[in-house]
Amino acid sequence: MNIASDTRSRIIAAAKPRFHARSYANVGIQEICESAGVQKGSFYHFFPSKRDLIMAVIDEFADDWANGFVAEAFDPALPPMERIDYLIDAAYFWQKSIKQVHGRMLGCIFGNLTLEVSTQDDILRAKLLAIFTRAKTRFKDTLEQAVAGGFIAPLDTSLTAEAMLAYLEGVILLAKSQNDPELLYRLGPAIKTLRIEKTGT
Amino acid sequence: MNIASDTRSRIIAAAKPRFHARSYANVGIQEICESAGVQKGSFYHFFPSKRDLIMAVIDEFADDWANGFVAEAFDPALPPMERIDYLIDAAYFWQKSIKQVHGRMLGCIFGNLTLEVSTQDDILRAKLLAIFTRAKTRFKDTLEQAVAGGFIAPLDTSLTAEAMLAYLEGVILLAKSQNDPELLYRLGPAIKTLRIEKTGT
DNA sequence: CTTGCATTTTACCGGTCGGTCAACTAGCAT
DNA sequence: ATGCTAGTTGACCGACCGGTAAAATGCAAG
Repeated sequence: MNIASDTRSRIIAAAKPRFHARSYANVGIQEICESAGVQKGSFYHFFPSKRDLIMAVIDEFADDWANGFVAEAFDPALPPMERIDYLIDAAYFWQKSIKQVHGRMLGCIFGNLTLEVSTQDDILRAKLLAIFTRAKTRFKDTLEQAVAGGFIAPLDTSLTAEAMLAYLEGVILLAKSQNDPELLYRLGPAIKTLRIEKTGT
Repeated sequence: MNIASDTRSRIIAAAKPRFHARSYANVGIQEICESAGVQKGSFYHFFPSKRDLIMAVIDEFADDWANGFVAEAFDPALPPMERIDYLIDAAYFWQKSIKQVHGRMLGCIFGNLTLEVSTQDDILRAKLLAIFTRAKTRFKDTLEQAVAGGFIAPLDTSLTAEAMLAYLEGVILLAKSQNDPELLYRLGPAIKTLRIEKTGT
């Protein structure tokens, strides 16, 4: 309740880069505590379990993402389809800068965690799903405005938005397998070629 | 050297579904040994390390995949673009049947492992990368034949093949986050809308 | 029958895992 | 001053981790 419970945020700050760079199972509480200069008992004062920590970490990443270049990319002032270009660009530069600092492409922590834990923990899966759903909505809104403004031919905005999100995650996955963010640069722009037509009567 | 070293294959058979359903870090040697009815010392007679086991498991999955419906899908007798439809269909039905049996969408083990280990183990990453590269080549060959046969307009077959592979992995990832293979059915066919134009003179 | 090798068994290693507990400290309100 | 509470400490839990070593088997070739 004092200056923002320093300990708690130091724990999260120590956990974030580790979970991003490795995996949920491979990062232990002990290591996090040591790096944060916190005792284990103190850790469990703030987080009932490891799962609660990763939840908090996911939330922080989601906030970073939403308030960072995603907010810029989905700027209503930009023509709709340019926002998508902007987002791809931003993802590319982000991964590239991480690689420069860290030596490796770390990819998307939401994708990473999804494939690792979603068969083992439905609560975590639900949390990650909610984040993807929000991201999809961003795409969908953008597509709707693009259609309304006559920038693109009408299509199923909901499904196409989902397809675009899937494509982005897939490109990041493949880039990670090559440890090379440049793949994002080469494949990214093709996201705009994805189209799912409206079905219906 | 006798009847195909029963023990070794029983270990792999026990390991496969576990690594597919959970994660590399979350499945222990001990559990695999118990399930295979093998002593730990015996395990280490056949596999120098856990990493060697996962390598063998990856190889077996790759074989299953290559000799299973992928071989059917990329049947040269089919019109090129239909092969891609066929592949998506096959992936859909496969994930669906797994979910019926197992209760969960397990996704693609190559994608799962890539996101989990590729920042931590370059040898595993290289192995997984090789599998993706082979898959990409299948797409590329198919696209080349589609272009040659006039089924589609010319494009950059190499990049488009990579984009298609990325899209497939991304759709599987998103489907796993929803624990719902139906997403593959809805989004899969849009893979054919992906296009990356040839650059250059 | 014996040698030699592949295989298997069993016990064991140090280390780490996520998590618990009781004692203690500090600050604040009554 | 007292009591309450949030926070902290450090020792501890049983279970499991990946991996090792040595002795005991089974079996086949000489």
